[in-house]
Amino acid sequence: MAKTISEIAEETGYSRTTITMVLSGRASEYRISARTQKIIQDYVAEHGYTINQTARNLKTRRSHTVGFVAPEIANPFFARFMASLEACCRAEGLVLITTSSGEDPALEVRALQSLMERGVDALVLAPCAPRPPASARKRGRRTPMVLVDRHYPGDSVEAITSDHRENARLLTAAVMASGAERVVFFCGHPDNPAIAERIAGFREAAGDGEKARVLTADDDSAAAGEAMMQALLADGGELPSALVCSSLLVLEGALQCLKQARSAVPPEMIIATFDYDGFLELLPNTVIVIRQDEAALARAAFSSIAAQIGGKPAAEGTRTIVDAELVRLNATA
Amino acid sequence: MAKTISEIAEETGYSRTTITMVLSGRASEYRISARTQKIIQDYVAEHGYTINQTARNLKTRRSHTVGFVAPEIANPFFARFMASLEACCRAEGLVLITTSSGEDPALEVRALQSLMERGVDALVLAPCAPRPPASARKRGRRTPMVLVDRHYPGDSVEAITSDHRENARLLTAAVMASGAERVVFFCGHPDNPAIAERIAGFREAAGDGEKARVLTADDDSAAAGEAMMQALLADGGELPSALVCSSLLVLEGALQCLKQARSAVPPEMIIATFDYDGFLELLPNTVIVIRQDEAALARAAFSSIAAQIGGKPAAEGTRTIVDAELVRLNATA
DNA sequence: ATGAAAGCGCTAACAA
DNA sequence: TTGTTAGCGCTTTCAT
Repeated sequence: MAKTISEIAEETGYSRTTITMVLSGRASEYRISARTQKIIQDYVAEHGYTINQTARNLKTRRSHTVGFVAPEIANPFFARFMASLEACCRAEGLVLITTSSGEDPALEVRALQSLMERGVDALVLAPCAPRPPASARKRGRRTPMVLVDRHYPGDSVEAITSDHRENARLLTAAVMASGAERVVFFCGHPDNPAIAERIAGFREAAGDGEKARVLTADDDSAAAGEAMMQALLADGGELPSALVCSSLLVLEGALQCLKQARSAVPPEMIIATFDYDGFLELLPNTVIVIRQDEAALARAAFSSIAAQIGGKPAAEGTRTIVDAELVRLNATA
Repeated sequence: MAKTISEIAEETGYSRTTITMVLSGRASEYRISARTQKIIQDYVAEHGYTINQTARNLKTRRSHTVGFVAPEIANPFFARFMASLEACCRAEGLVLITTSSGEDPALEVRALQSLMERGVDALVLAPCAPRPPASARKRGRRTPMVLVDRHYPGDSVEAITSDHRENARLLTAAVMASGAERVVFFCGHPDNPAIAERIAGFREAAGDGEKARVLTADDDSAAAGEAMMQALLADGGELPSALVCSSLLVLEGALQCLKQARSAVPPEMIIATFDYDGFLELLPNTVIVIRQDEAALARAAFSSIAAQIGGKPAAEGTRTIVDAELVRLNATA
């Protein structure tokens, strides 16, 4: 921690104020003489100085810090989102503090609590459970906050999400337009509102007859994908002509299971999923993907909290939709 | 922020000390009467209290915070490492603050600086450039630190890494044992010491004759993989019997390029790479992978900083090796 | 069993 | 042009 302002003041013979002013770059504003500035600069160049942000934060009640609580940072979607959000923050001199809840509501609460105790200027949350109504939360200056990706009905905080329902509808429609007759949708974690919306969208496009089945699992993982595929295979009968998955993890598990059971993924099966992975391009199958725009989501989330930090009253219950892209790989194959 | 300790003291009629004691769970230790405790507990239950960690940190000179600077958090290896490290931290009541440098040395310096200003108790760094020698850094109580994944020669800080050279040797040997005759190694970013070591290991196993070529690119990206594949194809001649890549991104780019050029990745080509991705299992090719143990790396890094925080003098220049796993996919295919 | 008081390092209004 | 001063909210030693 090198020297403190007091020490520098002591040792150069100037007052703390003077030192503060030149170190914070407001020397001219306070008309510190060039000579004084130089003396102080030189002293610092020699002895070093790292500001103690803790003390500064305590005094100014700003931490120049934004908290982000992700359900699972190992999920590439959130990793990319985090990278974009961090870039937004850095551009404004803010530091992003990322934490993950592991999809555990109790951990989510603890993470939020911990970030607030540390005085973050704003919070970005991808919730894994509905939050208690505002009235139940303790009063006091509430920290600016924005929800991303997921939105539980009734939450009054602004949410930035993709239109999961519409995207699922488009994806499913594209699958059917490619000639699929029997379509199966594998869903991890249907309690998650994003997933629930995807199911709704799937139903809109595919109907709910015999030829459009939805299988669900308790969580969003490769194991869940495997389990659903096993259930499907156990049913006997022929494979569907298209497989739609709610996430890359589920897809991965499902395809691995299929490969084990049938020695290969049938190349004529249409594969559809949310989120992009480069290796999908290598499959011989037609692959259709909804690719969310993590950078745009991050920008939207950031501009919301920036506005709130700037004093703009939070837009209660607003929901902002960010467009996603429908990508078709191997369309020519 | 609800109430402060002073306010609670004021409004309940007790002193700040008493409030502190019961709120920090040391009531019995200080023999606060049960009645007093109850009164205070009730008051807090009704009005709420969130401790101001900023003030606490300032006083105690501990932030219960660990900083992690990753080169690129969107890289799944670092994302998984971060998730594991966070779990270690949480178990000890520490909060992990993750930041990324984007492989930019200037950003790395800024990130470290910013974390130190914020008073993190320790730093975990995956460096993207050699750091200035300790003597050049400003004196003062140095923050406990550990390097991960990469280690620039001459750095005196403890490093936790895989044995990149040996792993590359094993990987290459496994490839050759599978019958590959002509082997090509695509490398992103050879300035990175981890990559340089991998090249050395490759050479050990494959020699440096005509049949063992190394191509390099300036960065670690899919674009780099594509460029190297294009260069290889432009050379004419037949494809190598095995392709080794320094990272998943490079592999992805290389294979996509190959697919474009030859309509498909030749299924008899052996593919080898570092780091695992579930979709690799779906390729018809024999795929051999070095799978690093992110959780073990995280545990080792954490135990090092925990020891340093606990006052153990840093083990100068120590290098700790964490075993990786050689995985062969589709060996039967 | 409880309280008083000093002070962590910094900022900023006000004085000089 | 520079200095004085009063805290920010908390912990902790020492009194009572």
